[in-house]
Amino acid sequence: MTEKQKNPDRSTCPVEHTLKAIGGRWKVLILRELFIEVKRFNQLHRSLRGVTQKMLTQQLREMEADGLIHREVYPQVPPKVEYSLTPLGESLKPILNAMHEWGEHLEKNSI
Amino acid sequence: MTEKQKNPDRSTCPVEHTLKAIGGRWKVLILRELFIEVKRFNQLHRSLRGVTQKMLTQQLREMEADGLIHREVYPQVPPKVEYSLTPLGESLKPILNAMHEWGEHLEKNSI
DNA sequence: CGGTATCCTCATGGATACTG
DNA sequence: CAGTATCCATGAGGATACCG
Repeated sequence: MTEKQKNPDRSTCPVEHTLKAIGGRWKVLILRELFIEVKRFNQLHRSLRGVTQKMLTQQLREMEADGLIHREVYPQVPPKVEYSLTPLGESLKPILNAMHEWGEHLEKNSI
Repeated sequence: MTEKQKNPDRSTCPVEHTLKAIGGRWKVLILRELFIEVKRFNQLHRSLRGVTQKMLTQQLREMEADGLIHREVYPQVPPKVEYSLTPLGESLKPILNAMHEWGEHLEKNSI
């Protein structure tokens, strides 16, 4: 996972790994954007209103380290960086979809 | 959801609701215990090594408020309280299973 | 354009003690 | 047995400014 593991027993259940991988404040939103299409940094920045550059960079780096997304740098001026999903990232799609459905169905009944 | 919503735009995506509902430090572990069988407070406390009473109570209350679990109090001395899954809680099972699989398959390849 | 570098806040979660 | 009540550490996340 991204980093530290202070508690040795923190790695109890695989579900928790998954949760860590997508649990960041912006990660599912980033994934949603990248499910649609490959996007550049500023495209993401504009789509995810409210995110700061620092947070966007941070979450992108963590997801890259976890193997969810691919970062393609085009060596040109001005810089161009494209973010896309790896197969592992793509493989989250059904799970995210299921969570989406569950969340919607939650809104209707309670809240 | 459990409570406050400082950011009005925090409720952007249903996936985030789902994440909030199961994202607590102990929630998926509690769910895992209750998938097995109905359990009493101290049973949960013993199963989830490391959790404090305060945290266990807190997470249980939030999950109850979100309609995931049912709290049955038997009016007797000493007290007896049983926690079980609601249908809504049960409906998380396929999602949690999918997250479990994904997490395992993650461990094998990376980390 | 696509980032770093600092600094700071505050909610999440934990330790400990007490109770009906 | 099944909780409250306090107090406290920490780190995730945010505001702001600057850079190659």
